[in-house]
Amino acid sequence: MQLTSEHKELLDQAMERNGLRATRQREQVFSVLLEKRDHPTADEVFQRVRAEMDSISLATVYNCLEVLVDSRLIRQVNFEREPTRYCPNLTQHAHFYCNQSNSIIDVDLPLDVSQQLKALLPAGFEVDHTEIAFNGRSHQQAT
Amino acid sequence: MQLTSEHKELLDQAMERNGLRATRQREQVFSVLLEKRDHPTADEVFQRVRAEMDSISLATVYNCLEVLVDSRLIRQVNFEREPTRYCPNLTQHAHFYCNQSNSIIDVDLPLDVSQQLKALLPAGFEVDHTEIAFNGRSHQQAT
DNA sequence: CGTTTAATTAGAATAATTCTAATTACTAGT
DNA sequence: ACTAGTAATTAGAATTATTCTAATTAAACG
Repeated sequence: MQLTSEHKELLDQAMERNGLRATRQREQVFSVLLEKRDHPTADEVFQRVRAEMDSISLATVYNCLEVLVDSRLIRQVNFEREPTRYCPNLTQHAHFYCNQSNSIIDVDLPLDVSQQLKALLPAGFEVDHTEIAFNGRSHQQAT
Repeated sequence: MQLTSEHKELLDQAMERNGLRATRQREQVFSVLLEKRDHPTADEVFQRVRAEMDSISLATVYNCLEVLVDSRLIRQVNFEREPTRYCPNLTQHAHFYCNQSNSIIDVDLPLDVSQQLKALLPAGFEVDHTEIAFNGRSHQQAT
């Protein structure tokens, strides 16, 4: 799969901004995440990228994912001690982890709710990031 | 340090309830967590318990912590890929992870806020547990 | 007391991730 | 195009938190 020109542009700009290069590997990794929006682990990303680029190494996948996270093109999702998962949804959202299907579902998070949460903090606390994770069962389809 | 009779009672009952034994090791691990409420890792718990019971093994500490978590006497706190930390605060609360001091601070979570969060979920989602983690800097004292 | 079952122990094994050192690919400047 | 310089990739080793295994010890109960 190819990146759409829109996403290619996004990647190029982000790399440029950070003095990095938009390599084939980084394009592929980004592309794979955009294509199937299901919160894959690094290893799953590795499998998928390898289908199109069989010379890529796992270390490179880790490197690409790190670069994409640092340049804010994707997000990292940690759940308990499970392998880190990656997600291209950059909108404010929480995660629901379904014990039944072992999948992660994005849950939209209204701005006022996230502001209300930050308001719980005493003065002098500066928040970089808020992570909300639900854990349970759902009778919905995972996305 | 010794468990207060109140906490000893709590442990005994929880063990009884689950068909487990309130061993010296489990008492010590529980006691160490209640004593200094600073979210230690398994290894830190191990160091502290060893000061009073030098025969204890790390595997036992892991086992005790697991038992205490499963019987809901303590909570497990995961932050990113860092080692799991443990906390005896059973009230509804969120965690603030301070990048500066590398410490975790409990943040009280009013019931209405946590209910509001659950209300974000579509029908058919049953929540077992909600985890809220802030990440940033604070100019406060860690607890 | 002796038997049964659970818990502890030391150390090996595992699994995700990071590191290392060597190679390859870009990018500019000529 | 050519080359120097830098960045990225690669394979595999190393790391680290945690779990597993098999043997030993301790507790509970008749």
